[in-house]
Amino acid sequence: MSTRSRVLSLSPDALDLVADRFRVLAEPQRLRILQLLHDGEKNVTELTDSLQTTQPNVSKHLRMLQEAGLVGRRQAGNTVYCFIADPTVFDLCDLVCTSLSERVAAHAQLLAGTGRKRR
Amino acid sequence: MSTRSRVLSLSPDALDLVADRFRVLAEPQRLRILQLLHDGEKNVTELTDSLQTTQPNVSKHLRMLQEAGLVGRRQAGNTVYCFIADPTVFDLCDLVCTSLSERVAAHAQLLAGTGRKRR
DNA sequence: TCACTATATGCCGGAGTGGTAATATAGTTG
DNA sequence: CAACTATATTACCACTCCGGCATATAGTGA
Repeated sequence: MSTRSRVLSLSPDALDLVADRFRVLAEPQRLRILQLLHDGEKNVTELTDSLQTTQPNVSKHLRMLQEAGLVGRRQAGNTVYCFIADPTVFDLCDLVCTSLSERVAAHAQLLAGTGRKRR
Repeated sequence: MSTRSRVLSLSPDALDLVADRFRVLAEPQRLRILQLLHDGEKNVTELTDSLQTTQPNVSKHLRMLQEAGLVGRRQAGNTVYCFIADPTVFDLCDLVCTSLSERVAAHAQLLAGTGRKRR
């Protein structure tokens, strides 16, 4: 049961959920937030300082990440600490990274003319 | 070099590329196309028949998938056959599927009350 | 209570995108 | 050449979403 992909049997409704998750990750700022949270939990102000944007913007991104179940929250007094709730997001990003870098490498091969042309 | 995620060291520009790839996958119709292509190459008309939409719509989705390097094309006479060019997309989808199903299972636990309440 | 801080929410303008219809292009066949 | 098929492109509308601003809410401390 390992070679056959799980996606193949998904209904259209289930595909919507998968697409939703991808959409949450389709934003550089949100990926930055996930990067920052990998080191450990951070509050909204710290995230706002790291990303160079406004605090409401960060709050909005965090909301989407939380609703997607990717990020959790812990409130201590006045400040809200956020943390990674689903570490598989890093696996996702790594897969994309390797895929992208291989793609770039293949292009470089073509440009350099070192690759054997197939057609 | 296996435990540390590759994403952590990505520059903002590189994150844009990662986000772009996620955005390509953030569309149910495109996921459907990838599903259909998993069985083997199909032409645009066949895809249009399977997805219940218009042919220009399919062409546009295919264009994005091709520009992202996820789908390739082979032209035979008048018809264009499309195929999976980057099988890692299925790994991506599978990761999301498992993550989502675990999330759903956790929610079911809470609703069923079988999980020990934490607060 | 008031002032202060931390975070969330609502509104708006601009950019991007999915869907569709109409049209254009390319290839095939006669 | 004309007629037909397969695919791509364009124009347009509706919708979503990101960003910033202003404001609201909540918690703290005096």
